[in-house]
Amino acid sequence: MLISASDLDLEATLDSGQVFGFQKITAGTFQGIIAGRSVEIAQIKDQLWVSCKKDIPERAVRQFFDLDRDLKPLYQLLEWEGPLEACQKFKGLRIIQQDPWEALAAFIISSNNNIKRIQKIWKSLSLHFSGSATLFPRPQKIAKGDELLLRRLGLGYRAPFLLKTAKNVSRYPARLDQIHKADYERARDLILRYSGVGPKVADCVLLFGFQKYEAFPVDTWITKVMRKLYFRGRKVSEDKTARFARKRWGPWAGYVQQYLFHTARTFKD
DNA sequence: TCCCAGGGATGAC
DNA sequence: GTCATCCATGGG
Repeated sequence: MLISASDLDLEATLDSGQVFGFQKITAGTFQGIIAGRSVEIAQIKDQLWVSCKKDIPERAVRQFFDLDRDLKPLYQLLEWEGPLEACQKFKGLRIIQQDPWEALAAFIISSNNNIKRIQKIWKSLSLHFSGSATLFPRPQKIAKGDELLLRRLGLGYRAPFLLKTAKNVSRYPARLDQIHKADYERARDLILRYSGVGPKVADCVLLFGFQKYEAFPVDTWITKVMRKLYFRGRKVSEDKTARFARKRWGPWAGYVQQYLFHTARTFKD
C-alpha cells in the first residue's frame, strides 16, 4: 500500500525515542506494529510504502504518524525563534499516536534509563509474553507475571512499578478512557497515580499516548538544552522549565520538546 | 573507577 | 512544598 505523506521524516520520527518497538530491517525500512498489525514500512519521497499481511486501513497509518496535522505553525515557530533554529533540520519529525497502555509501560521502563536499553527491555518483554520481538504484551499478560520474572527480563528496580501498573490497568481499563477525555491538567493528575509515573513520565505518556500536546516532558537532555538556549546557562527546576514551555508554546509545546530533544541528542560538535 | 541514561519512591525537614 | 538518597543495568 502507498500512502501520500508529505512533510514526514520517517527515520527521525521512528528514531527519536518516542516509540521503542520499531526495528530497522534495512536502511530506511522498519518493522513494527501499527493498530495491532505487524507492518513493514518505508518512505519513498512523499509517499509511505506499507506492507502488511492483514489488511490495514490507511486511516490507521495516517493517525499513527499524525499525518493530517498541518505543521506550518510549528515551522513558523522554528523560523521565528532564534534558539530553535537548529531544529529546522528535522522538519517532518512527527509525534506518533501510540497505544496508551504501550506508552504508559514504555515510559515507566524509560526512567533513569537509556534508549538502547529501553528498546532491549521492550523486546525481551515482547518476546517473553507475546512471542514476537515487536508485539508488546497487553497489561493482563504482564499482570500475571511476578517481580522476579520482570527483573530477569531486564527491568531492574522498575519491575514492581510496571507490575503494579499492569495490574491496575487491567483491573480498571476505563481509567485510560477517562484520561483520554480529560483536559491536560486533569489527565496529568490521573496518570500520576500510576506506580512508576512521576512528572516527566506523565508528560511523555500524555504526549505520546493521549495526544495532550501541551505536555512538555523535561528529561536530562531537555534540562540541559533549555538551560543553554533559554535560561542563559542558569539552572532551572524541571517543573519551572515545563511551565515556562507550556506558557510559551501552548498547544505546540510537545512538538517543540520533541524537536529540541532530537536535536540535542543527535547534535555532533 | 566514576558518570550518565527520556526519573520515581520514599522519607526528612 | 523542596531536597537527599537509593534504586538495576550497561556503555563510555
